[in-house]
Amino acid sequence: MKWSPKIHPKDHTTAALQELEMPQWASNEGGGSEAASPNQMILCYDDQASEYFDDKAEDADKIEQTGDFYDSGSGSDEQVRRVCRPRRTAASSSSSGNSSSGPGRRRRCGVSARERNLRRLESNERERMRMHSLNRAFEDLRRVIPHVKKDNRSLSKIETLTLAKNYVKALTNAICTMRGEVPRYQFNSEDENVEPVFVISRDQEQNNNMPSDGDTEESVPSVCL
DNA sequence: TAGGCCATCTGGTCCT
DNA sequence: AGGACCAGATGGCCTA
Repeated sequence: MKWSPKIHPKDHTTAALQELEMPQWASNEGGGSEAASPNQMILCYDDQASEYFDDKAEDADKIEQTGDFYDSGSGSDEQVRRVCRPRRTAASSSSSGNSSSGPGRRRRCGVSARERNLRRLESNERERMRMHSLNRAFEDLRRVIPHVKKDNRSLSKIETLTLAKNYVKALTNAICTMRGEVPRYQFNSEDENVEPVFVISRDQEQNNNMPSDGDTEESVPSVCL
């Protein structure tokens, strides 16, 4: 696969969590995401991130005052700076009328900067897991959509979705035709310039990335973008 | 080097 | 209250 998993410079959460002094409540309630995490690979990531978070812990008072997570410039390394880059400002104009902390972002009462930091790291972890599961779903979808690989690379996400949509349409039309009905869908230029093309050749079908491990899929017509 | 695609971080919003 | 979901921002990698 083209976009193989890689050690992302920002993927520092696990190491940072290890560096952080874990509160009791976190180890008891945090629950779910310990083992078999894809982030195990980041354990070998350099320790700049942990240095950063140690700095953050020391700068807890500063964070408390600003309410921000961002680096205040203490990091001298580019990777450190990337971790704590400034964020968009549009959020401040968001229409969350029930903000409990006035014109800034919401602030929990009685929650220390360290605890907020930890919650953010846990939230990042959950978001990563969510995106990983989403990517697994994309991968499953790619496997069940017969297609001809372009340049020996896998389908992008948008290609996968577009192809899936057209495949469903094409199969629906095929069913309609078999029933002697009028095909339900038309593929025209307005339909994102994509038209499904049935691949008749058996050889071509074998070029598709169809599952080869005895899956239940029968030979099905292929569609192209 | 520009553009496409991606992973990740982040804060807001919604839902349970 | 906390987790899920979402979208914006950002930087890395790859290719034309």
